[in-house]
Amino acid sequence: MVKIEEAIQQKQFKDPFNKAVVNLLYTNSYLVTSQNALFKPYGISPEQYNVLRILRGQNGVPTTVSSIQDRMLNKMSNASRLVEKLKVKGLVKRSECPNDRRQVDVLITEEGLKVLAELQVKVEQGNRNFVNLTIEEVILLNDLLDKLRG
Amino acid sequence: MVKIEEAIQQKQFKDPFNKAVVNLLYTNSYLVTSQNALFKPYGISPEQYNVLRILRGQNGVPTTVSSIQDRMLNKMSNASRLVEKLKVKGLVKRSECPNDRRQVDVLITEEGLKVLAELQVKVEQGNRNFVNLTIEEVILLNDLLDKLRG
DNA sequence: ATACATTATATGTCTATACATTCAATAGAG
DNA sequence: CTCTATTGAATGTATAGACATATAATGTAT
Repeated sequence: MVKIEEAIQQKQFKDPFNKAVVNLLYTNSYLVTSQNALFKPYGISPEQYNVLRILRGQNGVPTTVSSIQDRMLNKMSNASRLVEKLKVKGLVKRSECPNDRRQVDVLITEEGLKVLAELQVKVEQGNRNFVNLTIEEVILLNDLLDKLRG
Repeated sequence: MVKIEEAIQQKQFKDPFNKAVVNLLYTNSYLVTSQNALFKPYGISPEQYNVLRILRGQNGVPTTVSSIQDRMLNKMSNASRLVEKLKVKGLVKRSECPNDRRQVDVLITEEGLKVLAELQVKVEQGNRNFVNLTIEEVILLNDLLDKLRG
């Protein structure tokens, strides 16, 4: 086990709270790097994958761009541009919302569902491997993270 | 406490391991967004702050770009360009390394030390506030994260 | 000493985050 | 209905992450 102090060669931290922030940023980087290797062969980024998952969760009901935004892991990201990228790849369809012409209905395509299903198997297996904890530890970790954001 | 399921409106996860990965990515976004608000008034990004901290840790001994890279929170980042940004702001100095002219010695300036000291007070206080855990919980979290990366 | 491999850094390009601004459509007040 | 405010989406711009490639300096084999 490589402690955060060794990993980034920092001898000490102000307090365990500041250490935890650095540890979370560093662990995030570890996870993102690990996940990127999985996504690379598919030409889809983790963020685009996440948008596809959100759309599939709708079970065929179209979703607006702002609704996607609300459900993204990174609220500060840009759903509009991610949807555009996915549209170019033929994985989603975009159409003007009839009730409110400001809004845009986004729907995952058959091709999008196919790509998502294939990717999901790899990602879910990968994620299990990246997290080197017991089931008890990982449940505890989830509780701590939920509380942390308090 | 807002559980991750509510936060991103996802009803369930494949297993606690996959939930933990999503929870970590989401919590990272929460922390980065919180920190950005602190950094904004100083015109320095969290990544640039981190490079300044690494340089100060050298206590006046110059550091090469690759050594900075190794100690960054995000190993895939680009130390060369971050150093260039800091140089433009007058916070670091760059000079050719005499022993090996491929290398570049990087040194934090007086101005860099001053800005860093000022920022650090805010960041350390902020980090304590962002992490809504008891001291026992935060120590446990650090242990879990170190083990997770296994 | 020359040729070739390796190393340190810089640069190019694409994607995404962060955040401000624009623009069209709609809602609401009078 | 008209004027104004608000909303939803798109766009502009800067910074950074991801990764390939370029360039120069150094090391090494012959």
